[in-house]
Amino acid sequence: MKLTPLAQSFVLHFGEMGSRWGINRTVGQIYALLFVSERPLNADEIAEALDFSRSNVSMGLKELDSWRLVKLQHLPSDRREYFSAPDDVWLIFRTLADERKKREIDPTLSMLRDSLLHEPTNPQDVHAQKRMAQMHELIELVTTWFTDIQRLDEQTLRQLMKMGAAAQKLLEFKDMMLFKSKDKNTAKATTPENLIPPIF
Amino acid sequence: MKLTPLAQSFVLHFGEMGSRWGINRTVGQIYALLFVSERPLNADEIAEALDFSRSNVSMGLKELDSWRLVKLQHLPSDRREYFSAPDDVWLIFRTLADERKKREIDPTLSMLRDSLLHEPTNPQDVHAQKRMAQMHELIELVTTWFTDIQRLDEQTLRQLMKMGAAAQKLLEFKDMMLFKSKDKNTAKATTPENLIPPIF
DNA sequence: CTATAATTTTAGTAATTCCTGAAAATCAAG
DNA sequence: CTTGATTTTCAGGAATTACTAAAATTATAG
Repeated sequence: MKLTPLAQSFVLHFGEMGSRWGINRTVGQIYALLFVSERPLNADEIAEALDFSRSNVSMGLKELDSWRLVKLQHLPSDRREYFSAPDDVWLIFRTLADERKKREIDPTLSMLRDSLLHEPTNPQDVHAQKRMAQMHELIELVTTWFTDIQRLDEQTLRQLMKMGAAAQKLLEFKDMMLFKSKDKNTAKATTPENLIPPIF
Repeated sequence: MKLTPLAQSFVLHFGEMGSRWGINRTVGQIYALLFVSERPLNADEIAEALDFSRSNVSMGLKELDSWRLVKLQHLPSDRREYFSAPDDVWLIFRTLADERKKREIDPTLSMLRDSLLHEPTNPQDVHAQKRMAQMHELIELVTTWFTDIQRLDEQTLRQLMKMGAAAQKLLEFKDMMLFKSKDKNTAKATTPENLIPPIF
């Protein structure tokens, strides 16, 4: 399988980009390839398209799997495993955010909590704990809020973001007038409250 | 200068963590040290505390500077440069977010825009462009929204997050009743609209 | 200016991470 | 079971990144 120049440049970009945060070039390229591919691909096809060794592809897929970023499936009368990226880009975004939180944020929060348990025994530690407490509060605040936001259904989220922060007031106000429940996931398009005409 | 066990564990954690995303161990440790330090430190003190070579510290500080994460200052009658992390953790968070956006998001957005300009010449590219458009829309949406949110003043932001996504409705509604302007930065605590009693 | 303190750059080495081919393990069809 | 197809693991070499000591540069006190 040969890549078109368009796919080529996309794949190469993700390879470079990948190495800018923790992920390596191979993994970035494999994911990019799966993301733009019309159909699921097996490991040999990936290896050929990207010119990596078969074993390298295997390790890359394993890594992507640990991030829950690839779907695995079988085609009828074919023993090989086929891989694809989820269709829903919002789902991909959520998965990525969850996984990064788990790997990058949670361990830090737990270290901070531990550190804050011990009584400081000298002035430096008193100050250090103050700083750690500030950091802990900030991270906790931002991540719980973000997790919360993420729970909203796609439609609401999309609207919310499209309008920008300032315009959130409008949307939220409207929702309130419609007596929607606190958690928007529970308010379906067919529930009666949506039949009340919006006041603006 | 000797680190207390508390500072030690904090610093080591950031070293490990640092390498989990793009930054290296040295840079992570230097930043952690400055973050918990009671006073600004010079390069020699950092080198001694972390047991790195002087030149390694110099490179690390240069890197941190390029992320705009350290403040540089001089002490009276001392030629050496002293470094510190900003006191305000929110400022640190914003700086980090801005810088990561610039380095990790913007180049991708620009690559995607370029890719979408060309007319597709085959069915694979038609599909690939559809996928890239989805990705582009999502990234654009999330980042502009996030940028927007970040512009809110700290107090509002803190409240907003503390209440969680669902409770945002309340706060936003209240603000609306107070006739606050779209951009909350422009509404100061002393402006008349804040004197109107909240309706709940 | 000059001398020297302070910092940065550089060139080479150490350490780590990446990648491959070969071998081992797994799996499913007959 | 056995066989052959497929996938995974592993050991070692290649490539990259991190780190150091020394040299070069910059800055400032006298």
